[in-house]
Amino acid sequence: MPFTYAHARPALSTDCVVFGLDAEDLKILLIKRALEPFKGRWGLPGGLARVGESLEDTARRELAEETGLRQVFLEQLYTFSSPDRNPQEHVITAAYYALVNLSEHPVRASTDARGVAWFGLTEVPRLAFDHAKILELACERLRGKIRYQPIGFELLPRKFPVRELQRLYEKILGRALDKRNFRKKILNMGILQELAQTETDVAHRAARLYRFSKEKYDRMKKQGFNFEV
Amino acid sequence: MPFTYAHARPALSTDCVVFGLDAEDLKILLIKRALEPFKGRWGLPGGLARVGESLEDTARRELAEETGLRQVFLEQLYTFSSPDRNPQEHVITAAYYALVNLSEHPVRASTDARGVAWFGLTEVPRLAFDHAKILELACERLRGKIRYQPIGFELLPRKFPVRELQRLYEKILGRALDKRNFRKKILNMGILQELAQTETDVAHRAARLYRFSKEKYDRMKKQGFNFEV
DNA sequence: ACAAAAGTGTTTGTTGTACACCCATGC
DNA sequence: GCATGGGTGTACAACAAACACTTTTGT
Repeated sequence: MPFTYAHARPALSTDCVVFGLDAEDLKILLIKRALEPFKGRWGLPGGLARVGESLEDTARRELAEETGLRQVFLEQLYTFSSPDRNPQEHVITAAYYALVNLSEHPVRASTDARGVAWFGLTEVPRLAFDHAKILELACERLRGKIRYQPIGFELLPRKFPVRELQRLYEKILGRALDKRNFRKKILNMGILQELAQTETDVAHRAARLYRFSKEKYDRMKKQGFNFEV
Repeated sequence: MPFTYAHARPALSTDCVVFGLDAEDLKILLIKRALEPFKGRWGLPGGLARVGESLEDTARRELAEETGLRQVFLEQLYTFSSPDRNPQEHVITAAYYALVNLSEHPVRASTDARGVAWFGLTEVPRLAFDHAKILELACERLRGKIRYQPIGFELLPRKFPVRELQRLYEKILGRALDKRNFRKKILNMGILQELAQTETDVAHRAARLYRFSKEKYDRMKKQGFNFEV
């Protein structure tokens, strides 16, 4: 069923950089391309935009289809439009980035014919298209944004010890943080809810668990508070 | 000359929020629409993307065609893709924002049949499409970005007195700044080059002129300096 | 009892903020 | 000589950074 227009139109797609934090490292999710161009190479999950669908919906649909991930934090990154970014034709792509916590969002088994796998940021293979550039920008954006917006919590389970939050910031910012100063700062913000629970199944003293409280955060923000790490 | 594709494609356009600073206020540039939809209403300059052209090039081309502006600071803002943002069909638009200094970039006379005019941010008329939303986001972005990136200089002539820079920040941030603290901070950064010249044609004591030095800024940045106002 | 991580305060330096007067110039 | 804006320094408060030991708990 062909579609005809008065003027030539570039194709439009979405691509998504999915960040996840596991016990070792900050990772990203890649899929092995089943089709040309770049067949067999790893790349970002994504696909063609449809008429009548917002780009965010496209990104979510493709993410669900290709990786099984649903209901994740998703934000627009940048739209890449260089005419030669795709060797076959001019494809413009709206790039998004997603933050997921691996414990609550299991990804479709990587034994899938397509191939889906997590890669540490230092172990990323050669990527298809300009996906390396997209990834680069996503990392930059994450580094920048995590410091003044409370989005880091999206990478953690709902209940977490302060240590895990600190580890997250250290991984993303790429440097060690002082434990006492970090605790002082983050706990004094008044955006974490202290829970009665503590960690379980841990060898040695269990840490208290906290929950990010969006309600508290919204209330503080209304009073002129600015999140900053 | 019609173009046919296997799958339906949304149309793709660019729109541009052009900021300029004049003696009174921070203003934006609008054009009066000559065609349906929203014929006769004011809107952002922009137009359809072409195959083989990057979106930034599209934005620049349309800006030159519609307003006469060339070689301005231009940066991508966000891509708006809601299916109902255009009543005729699904048109996705990559929004950009531009910063120009009015003294060095005269705009095509507003007597042009099309109508091109500057509006203070409090005097913006009802806009076509979702352009009010785009404008809103552009203002937010500008407010945020101007504080940690040296882009404000784009709104000033190459040579300017410190007072003008301060006025710019006050207009954009929407609050008064302390003169002594502002001077201290901005001059101590070491990114402004002090010129031998002073203002001319000014009633009363002439202020010293400065120039933003990208070279100095780049050098400082390499040494870990972070611009912040 | 030992290993491992949790939890906790103080000191010091740096940075932001508030604030008022004299000076140079054009009219 | 007066009106207008240019240019300057200091004191105080708030925040960031550095730093080490005791407590709890599981093995």
